[in-house]
Amino acid sequence: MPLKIYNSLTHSPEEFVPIQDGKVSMYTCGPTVYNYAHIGNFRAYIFEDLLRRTLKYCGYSVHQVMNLTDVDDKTIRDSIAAGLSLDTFTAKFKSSFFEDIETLRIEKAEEYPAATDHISEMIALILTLIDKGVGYVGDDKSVYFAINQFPNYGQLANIDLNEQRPGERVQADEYGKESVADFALWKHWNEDDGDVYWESPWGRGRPGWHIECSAMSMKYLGNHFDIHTGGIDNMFPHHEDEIAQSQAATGEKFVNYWLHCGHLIVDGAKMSKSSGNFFTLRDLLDKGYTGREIRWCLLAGHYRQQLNFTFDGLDAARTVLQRIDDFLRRLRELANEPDNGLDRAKSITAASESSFREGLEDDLNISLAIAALFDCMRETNKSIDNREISGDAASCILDYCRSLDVVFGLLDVDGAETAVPREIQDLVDERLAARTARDFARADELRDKIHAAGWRIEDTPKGTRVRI
RNA sequence: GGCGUGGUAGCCAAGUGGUUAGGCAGGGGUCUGCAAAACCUCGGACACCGGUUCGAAUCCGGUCCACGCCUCCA
Repeated sequence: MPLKIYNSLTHSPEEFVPIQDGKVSMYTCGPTVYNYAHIGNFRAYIFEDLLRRTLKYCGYSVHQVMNLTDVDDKTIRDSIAAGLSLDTFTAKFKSSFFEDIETLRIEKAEEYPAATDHISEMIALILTLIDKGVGYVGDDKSVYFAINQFPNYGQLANIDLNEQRPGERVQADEYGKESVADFALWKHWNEDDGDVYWESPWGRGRPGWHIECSAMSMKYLGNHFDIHTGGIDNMFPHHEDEIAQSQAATGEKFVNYWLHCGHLIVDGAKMSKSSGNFFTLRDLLDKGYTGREIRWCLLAGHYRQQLNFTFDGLDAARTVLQRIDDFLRRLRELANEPDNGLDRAKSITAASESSFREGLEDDLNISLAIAALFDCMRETNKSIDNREISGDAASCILDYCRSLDVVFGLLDVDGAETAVPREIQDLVDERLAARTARDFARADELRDKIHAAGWRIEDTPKGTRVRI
């Protein structure tokens, strides 16, 4: 079965066919580095991670580029407020972004170009657009893109500009436009920009927002590449403008497949600082949740649906991951025992794998993929309870889980055991002695103490097991 | 006003004409000294009103509700 993905450009599901056999070129809109990224941002990056991992699972090699927007209104505003140079200010948030994606087990892209390192590419692109008559210098010395010169404008967002209500958020520095719908390619310096500016053929200024993605994606991936992604809110105007700029400049098709993920909401409401439901990744880590638990929550819903993030969901994620960990631990223990039940193991993994693959190939239906994992776990546990699986059969299932984790990035198949501290082990030994002496009151008392210290205890036929 | 999503059990979440989605939580059981873990099992569902059909959560029409975008938000 081929991979099917929903293409926002054609508004329909399509079979994915790369430009170059076996290779995928993909551009993903990255963070604006003016603050710690919030979980809504990470929803998008996790969707992109799922896409990347699914493509790899399907056998493609992936070349992914993610931009870092390190110059815009907000980075300038906040760096000035902080009394720092733009570079110093954004450097901090660039590095925190990389820490955060590591926490969330997001695979790294091949390139992370920063806007400020590509000003000359942007200027060159703007010059081309002016040359071709679609870019013009406005009364305010900024450069704008004339959308009436680009007939296909609005295809992605399915927008007819004549039907649009002009927004109320018109920036003071956008008054130089010929038409209200035109957008800035280059913004002429004004005093709010402080010492942030670059020299250009149009005087001091800085790039518009959209031009960085056009310039950098084409530099690293070519004029025409496979996939471009982002949050649904980027569809208009950002991606629409990228298409207009890029195609007007090159005369070639820009991107074959556009994918957009839905928004994240918190407790059923839009996340906003004023509602008190705004969380960065770091806020959640401070509350004691792990990156893996947060990854589960952000990954578990279909990417095109709005995702409702709740603390109940985080708690459920903890339970689920515990269950998965227990399952994998059980298999690791059994792998050292005599071989038994390899055929059974193979039939379990084959059944699970086919629905796992089928789910992912159907526009990244992660719910089916997760259900396939649980089906495998339930069937395997059942067989283990019946003493039908051990040795090479257990290893076979572990290998299978390793293959699923290429996509999930959640299973600690070879998870290291946490060392049990001396004082806890002493209590466990003491309890064991009490049990042997059938002094269950004393044994239970000791178990309570061990629980209170944050450790769990399980009596199995092979002895007592202790863990966090 | 334009464009677009969605409403599935206590909660999360697939499914788009017929055949168990899955998970968390809850009830009952097996196992265990008791637990834990695991397994078995149970209940509980398709926003509302019509229509099409042998059959509708799924298709059609209408209603209600929620949400997103409409110029620098993932």
